[in-house]
Amino acid sequence: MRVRFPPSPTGLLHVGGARTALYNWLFAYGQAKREGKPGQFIIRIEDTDRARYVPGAAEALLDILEWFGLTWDEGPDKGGPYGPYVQSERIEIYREHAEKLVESGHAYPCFCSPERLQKLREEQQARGLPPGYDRHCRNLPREEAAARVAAGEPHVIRFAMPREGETRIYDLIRGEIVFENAKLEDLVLLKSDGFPTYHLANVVDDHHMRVTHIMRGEEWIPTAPVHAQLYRAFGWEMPAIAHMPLILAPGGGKLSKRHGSTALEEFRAQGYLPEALMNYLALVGWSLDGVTEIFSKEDLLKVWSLERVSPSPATFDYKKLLWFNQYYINHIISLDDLTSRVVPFLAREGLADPAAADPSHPDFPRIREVVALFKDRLETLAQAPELMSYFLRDELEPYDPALLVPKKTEPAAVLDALVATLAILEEMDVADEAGVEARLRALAEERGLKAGQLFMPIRVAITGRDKSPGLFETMRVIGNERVRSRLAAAIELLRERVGAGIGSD
RNA sequence: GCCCCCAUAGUCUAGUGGCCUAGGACGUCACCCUUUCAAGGUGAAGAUCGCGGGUUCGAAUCCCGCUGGGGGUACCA
Repeated sequence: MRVRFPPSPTGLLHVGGARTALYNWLFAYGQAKREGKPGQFIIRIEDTDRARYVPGAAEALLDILEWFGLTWDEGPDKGGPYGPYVQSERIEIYREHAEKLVESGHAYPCFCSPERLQKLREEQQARGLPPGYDRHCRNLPREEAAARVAAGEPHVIRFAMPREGETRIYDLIRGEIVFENAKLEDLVLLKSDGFPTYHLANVVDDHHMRVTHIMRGEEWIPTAPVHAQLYRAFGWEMPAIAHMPLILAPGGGKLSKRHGSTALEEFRAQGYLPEALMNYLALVGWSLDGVTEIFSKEDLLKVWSLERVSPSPATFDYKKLLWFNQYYINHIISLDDLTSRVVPFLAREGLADPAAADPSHPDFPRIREVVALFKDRLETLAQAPELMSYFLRDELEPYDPALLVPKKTEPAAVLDALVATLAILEEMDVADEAGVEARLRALAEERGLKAGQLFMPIRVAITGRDKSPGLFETMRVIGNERVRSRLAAAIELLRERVGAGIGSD
């Protein structure tokens, strides 16, 4: 079984496209192989729209697909027996095929100008008629049409759709869909610039590339009957076809920047793990049993099947994606792996050497120690620099001294307690977590403070924040020297406030 | 307007005629744990299975209509 993913290099890869690619990939490498059939996945670049072409987009598409975790047998970067896999390099093939259809009477040259078509549409709309080409040139005598083409008159090639009867499409996930031919249009097959439209190129390529199953987005359903008629006109067997449900934006309608990120590149930059994204995306429109939620790529290959893809559109849920990401960080990937993945994000903020992503790098163990404290606190990799900066820099960022004094606590009492804490820590090694904890709990008791009333000021003093990992592990990782100097600095800050008579509140 | 697709809680879904007093997950709320934040644990609220007709002894599950949502209607894919 051969499937394909044919992106158009007009921009970044969307989550919808990514899911379609994933499902095709799972069909070829999972389901097909389980059924004992060979499965191949091919990538084809559909760059037939010169106006929307974005240089570099094709390369970016392949790059992000690889990041996502997909692989392919044939494609523009690796060739294959049915190449080239870039449509702009196949124009000659499309032209020949269009000519064949003209000869067999299945297509015809159309000389209508864009202006005439525009006017036609406006008139139809004004009169409340369905807009569409009026098949003006379909009735031109063949000799006249041929002569005008020979004379070099600008034209397109249109498909001559049957005017009567109906076309039935058997969609693998929706069943039979019936279209009345009379309601379908004579679509353009070859544009006046000589490039094919999607309809021609797609059909010709799928046939010549031996594609057996077409799995594409639901937005293509309306053109499926035209494609079916094209296969018939060529005398080819049409591949099996399935239309994947659309992924909608939270408010309804198409997913767009307005709602948040939509491109895989954005999720990558925000520190989403490809594994988490794949797991989430697999579950938008597909489920195994309604209960199992965590699927590795290998799991999906074992259990995913087209039959269980839902026909109904789904809303993209950013919160659930975030949950998956956090779950993978917290519970699925190893500490070493997480450390390696976090380093590039730290490096971007100057908090680590980019080379430290390698476990053999001398900085790796130190960074891993910090990352360990955040393994169940990180939602995305991109949060790492902000969360971990006070471990990785010697200097603390300036903080509000008011944070040092918890509610319902006297600033003077806090000051005394911190002075005592510093005295204690000058005698102890923070590596002795349990010992430090026992000693400081005793101190709190001596001073008549609740543990939190002592621990929070210490936390703020050594981190500059009122949120951090456990206090004693935090001290251990920050180290004796920095803990002491930060405590001393906090004491100075507090002295100023107490001296100025500023109370807590 | 016309054509087409879809329809179980805010969201993703399980369910294919009786096992459903509709299951799971995200989110929300509460409690437990607790030095903060997380993670973890326990529990709760939340669905007249879009509405109305049928079919059937029996329907979330089958049929029809309606409504709602979505897609298409380009020399874009």
